[in-house]
Amino acid sequence: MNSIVYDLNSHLTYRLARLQSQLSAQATDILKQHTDISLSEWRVLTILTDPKIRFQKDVLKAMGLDKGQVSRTLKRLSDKKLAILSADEQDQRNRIVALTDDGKSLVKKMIPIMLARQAHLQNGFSKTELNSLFHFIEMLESKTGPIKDLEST
Amino acid sequence: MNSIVYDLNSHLTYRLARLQSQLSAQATDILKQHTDISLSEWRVLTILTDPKIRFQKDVLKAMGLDKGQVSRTLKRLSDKKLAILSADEQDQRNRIVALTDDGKSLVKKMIPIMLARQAHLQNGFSKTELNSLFHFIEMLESKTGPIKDLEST
DNA sequence: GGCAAATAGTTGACAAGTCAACCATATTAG
DNA sequence: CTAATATGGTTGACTTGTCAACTATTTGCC
Repeated sequence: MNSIVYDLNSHLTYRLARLQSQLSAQATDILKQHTDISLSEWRVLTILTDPKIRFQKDVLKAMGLDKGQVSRTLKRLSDKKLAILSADEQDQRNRIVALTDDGKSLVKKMIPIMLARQAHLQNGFSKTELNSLFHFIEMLESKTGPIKDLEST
Repeated sequence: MNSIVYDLNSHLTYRLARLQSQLSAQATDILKQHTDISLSEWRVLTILTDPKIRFQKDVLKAMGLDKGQVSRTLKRLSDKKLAILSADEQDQRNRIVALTDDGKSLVKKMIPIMLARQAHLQNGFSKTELNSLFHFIEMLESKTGPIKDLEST
């Protein structure tokens, strides 16, 4: 009796957390082998390839990251001459963000590598399975808000 | 031309990362509403309910966390009187870890809440779907090691 | 027995993520 | 016009995560 064993391994959120930390370590390693940018820097760089992204606020919305995190990441990218930040004459609050040529060529160089990794990870999954996996992720994401009535057990 | 748009949203790893950060924020919120422990403290507490876990090293193996992180988390739990650390006379290197009564009752109090959350998240998934989701997670986890031949594109 | 290697844990340094206060500029409502 | 509000961004403080160096035991080998 008194056996309050709580099996973490059968918990979806715990398993996802563990998976995620392994995946991000893997991505970080790959980036380190080829460049000197971090994973979050890489993600911002790739966002910047989208022509719809013109201002810093667009990066923010597209990625759902923290304001401050975006601000500092862009600053680092700018220090590394991979991105350039400039003022918007129309609205002085906005900062225009863009890849430099260096930034573009780094992205171009890394894309095949990162795509190969995605392919490696998805290898063994059928098209249908992948679709349902994405579907699961969406379902879960839709439930990540605050929860009411948790204690009405 | 020159359109190197790289759609992050279709990337499994990016989607998982985003999902994960939302899930862990949700868990942290729930814990904060009821206790003053962090998510990693909660995870260690639950691990300690397993009678097979006797030493600090067992926690380490069971969770795949960083050594230092485990060491500090246990120290915090011990400061909060939720866990107790003691010496192993047989092998002085080992630290015996166990829940205190306070720790046990905290876990007992929180388990229904955390289980209700898992249920909330899994709501809408059939048994079969859940199984395949766990299967996907396992498949992916088996591919999180170093990758050879990434550049042979 | 004594020395190298392995194991368990601690600690410090540093990177990344989170939160909130703050500043500057624009918008809007009276 | 101007005062309140909203928006975009920066910064500092704090927490969490990651890595590596280090100490203390124990084990295994000669």
